[in-house]
Amino acid sequence: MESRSQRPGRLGRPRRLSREAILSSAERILTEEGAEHLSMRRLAKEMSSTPMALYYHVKDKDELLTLLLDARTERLPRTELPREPRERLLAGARTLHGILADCPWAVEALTSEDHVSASALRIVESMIDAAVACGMSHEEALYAYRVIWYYTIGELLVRLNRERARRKGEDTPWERAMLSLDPDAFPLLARLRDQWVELAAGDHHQRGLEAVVDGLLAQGAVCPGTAGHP
Amino acid sequence: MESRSQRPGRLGRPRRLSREAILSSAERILTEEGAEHLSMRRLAKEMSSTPMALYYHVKDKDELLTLLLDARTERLPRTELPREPRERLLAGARTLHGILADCPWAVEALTSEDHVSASALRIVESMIDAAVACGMSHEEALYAYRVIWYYTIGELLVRLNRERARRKGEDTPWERAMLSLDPDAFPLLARLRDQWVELAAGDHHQRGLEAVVDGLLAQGAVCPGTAGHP
DNA sequence: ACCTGAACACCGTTCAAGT
DNA sequence: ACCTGAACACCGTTCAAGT
Repeated sequence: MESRSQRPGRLGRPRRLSREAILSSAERILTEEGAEHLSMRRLAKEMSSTPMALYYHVKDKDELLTLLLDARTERLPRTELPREPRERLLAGARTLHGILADCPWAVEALTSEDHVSASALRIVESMIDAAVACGMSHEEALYAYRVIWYYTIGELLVRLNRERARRKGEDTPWERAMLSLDPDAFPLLARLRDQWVELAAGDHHQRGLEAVVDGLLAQGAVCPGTAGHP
Repeated sequence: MESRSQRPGRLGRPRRLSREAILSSAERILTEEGAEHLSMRRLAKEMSSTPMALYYHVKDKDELLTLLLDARTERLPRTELPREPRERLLAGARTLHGILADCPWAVEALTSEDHVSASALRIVESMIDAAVACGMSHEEALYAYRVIWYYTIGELLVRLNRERARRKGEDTPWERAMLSLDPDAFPLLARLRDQWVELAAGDHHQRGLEAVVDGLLAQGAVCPGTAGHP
């Protein structure tokens, strides 16, 4: 609604592009067409500009992705953390997972170039804090965070691929493999084919997360939720 | 050692390329330069041929990658499976992880195009079988496999990125973020920085795997290693 | 200050033609 | 049967120039 681009004023011609405009166009491409379609050239065309115009506003594609991820994370509703440490640990993991599940392109960015935003660090800090509150040593808490992160990013990756395949109207290769199974070579898998497909379609992140967290807590041989901070 | 390429015989000129030759050249690029350098054009240059010559021997790049992954998996030493079901589950997960850790480019292939080879299915079958032998229902066993897979692929992905960064002589973005932490905003992380870096350098796959598996077993509320097959 | 055009060094793949 | 050349439709990015 700013009229700056309508009434140029005296400081040169109106800017046609801006960081904000670029970011929101990029976000549109990401959500509507998927990360594999976001390119500098495509983005420029979208804004009826040239690829190189973008480089005036943004260092390179990497910076663009970082900015996009940061923007998403910053927009997060700040929910209150549960008091019980195990719950707090779970909550952190859920939040992390939620942000990324909601913008799957970020998973690619996170795993290929691995941008880190301050907002993400906030969550990590709180998870490690919760792990310590569960009675873990510092080393154990850091390690526990990593295990949870592996699980999280793995789940997201598989989820992302499933969605990509869906968008293309294909089955995922696993599904294809399951469908053409030799029942002699793989009796169990052949028998469980339908259950497999059903399970693959559902969302079991939460359930698995609890298994992972409880496994970690049990490994530390601590009774979850007993200790406060040192 | 076949002299076919030396003595053409009567059936046209000697073939300069072959599937095998292509595969082994590709493998060389993958291991020496990393997956990001394997392209049809690069591969052709490597073999002093043209990109299109490759397409005579191989349908497309996707097929090439599938062939490469299959070859690796087939070459696996067939180890004997432990009798104890929990150990068998762990062994399957370790094997899966081992194959992929040993050829990190496959992780990308698995997560982007997700090729499935029969050898991989063999391992999956044996893991689900082991889970059932642990006393899980079929549904629980399938779900357990998935959780383990998420953990595995997540760990591999992070590992892959670390190695890529190392190859480029860079720090990973997480390391960079940890180094420039604001100790007021993130007191715990700032304090644990050195431990973090140390932990990140180590290999904790095994330890985490046990936590994950035991968490899953506990969730099923079964005493691991009690039941045989139904 | 903001943007353009041409260029560089890449991709995977198709198609018609050569030997 | 096996391979080549030219072409198509893409990438990200640099650099010098335009207004």
